[in-house]
Amino acid sequence: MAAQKPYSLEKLFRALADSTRLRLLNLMNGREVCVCYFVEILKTSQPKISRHLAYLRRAGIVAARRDGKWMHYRLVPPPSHAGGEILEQALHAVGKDKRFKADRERLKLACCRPQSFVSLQGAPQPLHLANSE
Amino acid sequence: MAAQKPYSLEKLFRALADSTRLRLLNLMNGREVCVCYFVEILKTSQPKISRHLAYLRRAGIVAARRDGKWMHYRLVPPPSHAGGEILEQALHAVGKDKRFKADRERLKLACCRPQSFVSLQGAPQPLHLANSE
DNA sequence: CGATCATATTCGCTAATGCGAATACGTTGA
DNA sequence: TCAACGTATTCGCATTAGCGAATATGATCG
Repeated sequence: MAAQKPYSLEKLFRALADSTRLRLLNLMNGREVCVCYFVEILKTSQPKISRHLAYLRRAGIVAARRDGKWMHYRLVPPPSHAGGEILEQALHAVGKDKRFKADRERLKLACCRPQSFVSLQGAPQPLHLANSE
Repeated sequence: MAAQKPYSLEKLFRALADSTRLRLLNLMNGREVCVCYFVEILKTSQPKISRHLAYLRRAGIVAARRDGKWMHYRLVPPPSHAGGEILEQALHAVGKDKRFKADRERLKLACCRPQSFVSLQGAPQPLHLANSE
């Protein structure tokens, strides 16, 4: 059992070191999001989305909730104080970027009019979280 | 030539996703440091240090200055505003960690008494930077 | 010049990562 | 119970990363 505690910030940064994962985290910032929305917004293959969500789950950054056929993902605060600060600040900074803002806009649009997206027929609405970062 | 601009934050996070590189950046935070100090403080092989410094150089996060036989490395502010915020905050959070603090303590010690470290005979003193992060 | 010192790079090698394609799983509803 | 749907996992492959060992480079000094 190799030491894992020290420098575990490294693990957090590795989780952030992928554009798909950054986009997923950006969309989850402040709300719980169904997988079907990720697929629609990112216009990426479903297995790819799912694999990256699994990565984030293993890294302890997100948690999943099953709701019938649908899976909802949300951020979970990192255990260490430093990790929490970094994640919060990183998502805040990322959120200012043009393309990430566009993703959030499209999510908002899809939530308001899911019927206008073929792939979102009957999809559940994302829940806004009380303790949003 | 694939698109590089968007999501280049990904590159920054990848640079931060290694404990050796985090320790190097932590030591460079606020001052310019000679490679020989890195080798002494981190107690790691010189090629390993040099390779990680090259990685950071390629990522545009640090710059090097030659001074005779010695090479000095320093942080350079990322081009994007978001990148700058993230790096600054990340180093700030990292600096609170026990082991990273210990690294900085040992650097301070080595700078005060380089003669007490066999490997630092005649090594140049690190320069403190005016615009420290 | 040649030796020496500080640093950089190259060379295998192994492990981790990311991807598309295919397939498996769990739930719902007929 | 079976089909359809949303999601997860596995497989095979190509790329990248990290390492120790060895070697190369560039500067200084005799």
